[in-house]
Formats: sequence, structure tokens, C-alpha cells
Amino acid sequence: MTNQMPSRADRPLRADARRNRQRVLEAARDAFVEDGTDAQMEDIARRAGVGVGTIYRHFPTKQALIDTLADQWLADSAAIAAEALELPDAWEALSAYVRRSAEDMMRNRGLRQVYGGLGRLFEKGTGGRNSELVTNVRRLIDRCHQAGVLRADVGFAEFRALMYGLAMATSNADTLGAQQLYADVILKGLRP
Amino acid sequence: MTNQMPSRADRPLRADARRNRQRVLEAARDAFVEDGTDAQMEDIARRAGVGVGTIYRHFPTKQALIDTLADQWLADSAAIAAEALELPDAWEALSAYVRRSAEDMMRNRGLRQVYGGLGRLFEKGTGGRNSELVTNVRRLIDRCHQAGVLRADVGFAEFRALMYGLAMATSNADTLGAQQLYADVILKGLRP
DNA sequence: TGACAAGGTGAAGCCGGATTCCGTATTGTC
DNA sequence: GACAATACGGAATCCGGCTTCACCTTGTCA
Repeated sequence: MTNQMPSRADRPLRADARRNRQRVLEAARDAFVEDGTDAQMEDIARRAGVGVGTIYRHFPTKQALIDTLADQWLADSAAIAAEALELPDAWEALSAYVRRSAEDMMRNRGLRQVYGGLGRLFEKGTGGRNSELVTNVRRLIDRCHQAGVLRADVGFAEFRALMYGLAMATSNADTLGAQQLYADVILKGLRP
Repeated sequence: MTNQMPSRADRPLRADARRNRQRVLEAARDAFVEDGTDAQMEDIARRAGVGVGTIYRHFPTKQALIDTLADQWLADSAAIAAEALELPDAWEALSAYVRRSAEDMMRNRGLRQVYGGLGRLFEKGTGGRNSELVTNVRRLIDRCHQAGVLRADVGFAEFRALMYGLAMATSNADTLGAQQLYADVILKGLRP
């Protein structure tokens, strides 16, 4: 009952396996971006040029595949926030994040679902999936509060909800212009 | 090939049938409000105190049941808009509609889904489901435009998308306060 | 190059939910 | 009260996804 179990622990993946894993990931990304998380495993396999069984060799379950991509997306979002934080002006920084983030979500149906599903589990302690995103966004908000350029009654939770709303509004916007418009409306509404 | 077919055309429903139809409708409403349109037929039947078969006697398909309720909800929404139109001030009228509508959507998961699914099919000509809602809301918007109290670049389509976004933002808001806050943000953003 | 374990395949199994079906119960009419 | 027409119930069926499995293929290493 000790810790042995040297089985197939961390032996490096075989070359073809690594390649396939990557293909699956890419195919899944495309499928989820287009069709949301209810894209079908069969479809993903087809896009990857692989049998369904192969997907299951790498991911025990569809949910695991979704989670893997979700983590990646949230990390991307965290990076966007980090980038925005480098802007000197607090309001500019927040605006930049909002705009870029909205753009991402407009394109990515899967991300919207993930974001929506996260719900308030997100803010629960620091445990939430990708806490880096949370801390970065918190920082963006705090800076604005200190500069007095953001409604005081909008905290992290409220901001998150509004971002989700923005994403959804944006989701069935056809033109790029509309997308911009919605972001503008929200941003204007956020001023004190 | 004429028009006969006098079969069971419009003979009034038997008493018990009418009663059950009503119960099903109420149960379905509750279920959809709570769980959205993927509430299960079995669950609806249970709530109605009826067998699944009975549901199918009255509605050929789950979708038909959803549609029936959707129409009703949209009609309700049209009524809210009509009521708002009675207010003398254009902006007050629009605000009132936004607030009451958001409140409805916050409670009604099914309605949110319907509203989201409607997508742009809504504005397509006058054909959309419940055109009364469309005309009333158009009127609310036009009045605001004439009074110059609403961004000129927000037309019906844009307004609709923003309402949907508001509903979604609101959907995982816990407090009533948050719900109000989101509406405020949007409304403020809508000013010219 | 041969052996063999890691990896791939996709048809079959499984499961959850909508829909059907038919024997039974209720209503309305004479 | 009895008959015919309507309705009801809910187990059986159908269907569309995810997941598994028994059997091939390929990469790796001596």
C-alpha cells in the first residue's frame, strides 16, 4: 500500500501519440468554438482525422476534454488582463480588457458556455479555476476604484456578470460594429 | 379532395381533458421557468399529476409545448411594453420596460432560452413570433430617438441583443440589488 | 530486423430522454 | 343505466449521444 506504482507514470508519449493528442486538442477547440460544448465526439474525431477511441485514450471523458480547453482559454484571458494591466491609465486598462475579452467571447461559443457555467463558483475563495484571471481582473477593478473612474457598487462579481452579459449580447451580433457598440454601452454604464 | 373532414374538428374538449390540459400547461410553465427548456417530459407529467401520454394527447411534441408557452410569454412581454408606452416621458417608458422585462427574465430560465434562440429571426420582416412585441418595442425606441434621449446607433436589433445580454447577466445574479444594478448600467450606457 | 508494448480503430453497448401504443377509465348522451 | 366516443396511464420502444472493448497497427529498442 506504499507509493510504488511505477507503471506507465511519466514515460514520454510515443511520437505519434503526441501528434494525435495535439490534433485532437485542435479539432476540439475548433468544434467547441463553433458549436459550443455540445459538439459531438464523433465530429471532433472526424476533424482530427482520428477514431473516437483515440480521443478517449488521451481524455477519459468528454468533460475532461472540455475542461482542458477551458483552462487554456481562461489562461489566455488572464494573459489579456495582464497585458491590459501594463497600460498606465486605470480606465484605459479596464476598457482594453473588456473590449478584447468581448471579442474573444463573441467568436468562441464554448468559452461563453464555460464562462456562464462557472457562475459564482468562480469567486469562491481562491480555489476557482484559473485564479490568475481572477486576481488580474480584481487588480484592474481596484485600480479603477482608486482612481474613482468606476461605479463603486461594481465589484468583481458584478463585473463578471456584466461581462457574461456582454458576451451573450455580442454572441448574436453579426457586425463587428455591433460588437463594439455593446462594449461601449457597458463601459459607459460603468462610469460612476 | 374538398374541405369536408368534419371529424373531431372543433368539438369542445371533454371536461376532464380541458382540466388536464390546463394542469399540463401550468406544470410545464413551472418546470421551464425553473429548469429551462430541457426540463423533462416525465418531470412535467409528475408535476401535473398526469401520465406522460396525456401531455402528448394535447401537444404533439415537446417543442410544441415549449412554443405554446413561449408565445404566451412573449405576449406578456408585449403587454409590459404596451403598459410602458402609456408613460408620458419617452425615457421613463423605455426604462420601465427594461426594468420589468429584466425582472421577468431573471426569474424565467425558459424565457431566456427562447429569447436567445429567437436570434435575429425576430426582426425578419413582420413574420416573427409575436409581432406585437416587436411593434411596441419599436415604438418605445422611436419615441426615445425623437426625444433625443437614446443613442442614435441603437436600433431595434441592438436593443434586443442588449436586453438579452442583460437577462443573461442577471441570470446568475443572486441579489435583487445586483439585478437592479445591471439594468442601471445598461440604461446609463444607452443615453446619447 | 524481430519482438512487443503502446497506441489506434470503430462497431457494439449503454443510457437517458422523447415518443408511441393499447388496454383501461371517464364522460356525455339517449 | 348502458353504449360510444374520448381520454388517460405508463410500460415498451425508439433514438441519438457518449463510452468501451477486442482486435489490428506502429513506434521503439535491443
